[in-house]
Amino acid sequence: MAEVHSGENLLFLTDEQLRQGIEAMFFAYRGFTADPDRILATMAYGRAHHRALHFIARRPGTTVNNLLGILGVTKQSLNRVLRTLIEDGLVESQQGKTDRRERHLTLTDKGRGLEQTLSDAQRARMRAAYRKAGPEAVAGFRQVLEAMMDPDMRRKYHAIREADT
Amino acid sequence: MAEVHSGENLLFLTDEQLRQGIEAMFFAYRGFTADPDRILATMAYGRAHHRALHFIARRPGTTVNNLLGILGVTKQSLNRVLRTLIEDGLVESQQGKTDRRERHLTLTDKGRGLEQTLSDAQRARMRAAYRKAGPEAVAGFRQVLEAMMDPDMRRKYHAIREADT
DNA sequence: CAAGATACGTCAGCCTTGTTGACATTCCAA
DNA sequence: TTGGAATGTCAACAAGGCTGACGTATCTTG
Repeated sequence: MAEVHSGENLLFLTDEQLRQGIEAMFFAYRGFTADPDRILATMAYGRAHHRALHFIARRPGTTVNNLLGILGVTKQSLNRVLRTLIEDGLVESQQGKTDRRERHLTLTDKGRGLEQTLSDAQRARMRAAYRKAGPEAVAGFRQVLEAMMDPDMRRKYHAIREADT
Repeated sequence: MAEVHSGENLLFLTDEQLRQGIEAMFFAYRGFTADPDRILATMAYGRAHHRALHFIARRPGTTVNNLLGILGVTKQSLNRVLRTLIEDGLVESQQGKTDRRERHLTLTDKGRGLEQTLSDAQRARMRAAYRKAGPEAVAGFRQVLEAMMDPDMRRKYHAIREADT
């Protein structure tokens, strides 16, 4: 890693390289969301519903406030999405036992079904990309993405796969 | 690269790894757009205006149709954005000389100014991330992103930095 | 116990940015 | 000369962000 500072290798930091990185993010993100979007378009849901389903699947029993922090939207915005998911029987909201102000969110079987369908599509593309690029590229990919996050989001990114608090 | 197929190394393709990649994309994209978004919020523009400015800056004289293909939105949607940019004197639209149906788009000095401001903010974050991760990670990052694109978008991603047709 | 803080839900209204559909104009090319 | 391509524009609508305000439980703390 010492050669990073040896002049010639700083070519990867030119404005042209950075612009290409920006464009790569733009085009890749389109591909990243394309498959779930196609599926969602056939029903009455959108990307916001997918995001909620994903993180509820990831952390069953998570609270509304927790989800709010992860998604980075207002409670009014999340509530609109959550309400339809609960009405449609995809998500269940249960009052907390220790703190009864909280609502714990879990997926129903139906909810798990849709989440699986969306997740399968998105993971398939991810898997193909990972396989094509190889494990070393994947490691680099993850490093750069993580460095690109706001510190707040980086904490949440790590927290999402830690044991329940 | 032969070790990719040797069993143990396929661990980077587990569902858990893929989910983490998905979440990394989600959180990183937020960081990616955060700085320009903050600037844009202080004026009457949004992310759509930024995208248009970026690609016009990148390819001065590009046609509306060309831009439409790159941005992947409807002409009505792009037109609304473009109209305000032209009215506000950030973008100039010139009738084509060989084909007078076409409109060639270029930035005015004022437009270049705003584009620079937005671009500087976004590149600064990109540069910090690149520097932190190092050149090898950056190469992997680019490889995975490219593999994630739709073939159509991949072509446009490459075409954007080729000589004028 | 009273008062304040917290978690959640909801109403109302606004903005950006995407969509369809319909239609007019201009002008190249067969 | 005529069909089709490129462009522009009007209207209507929807998703999904936002702010502000308010109400109601329910905890927590002085």
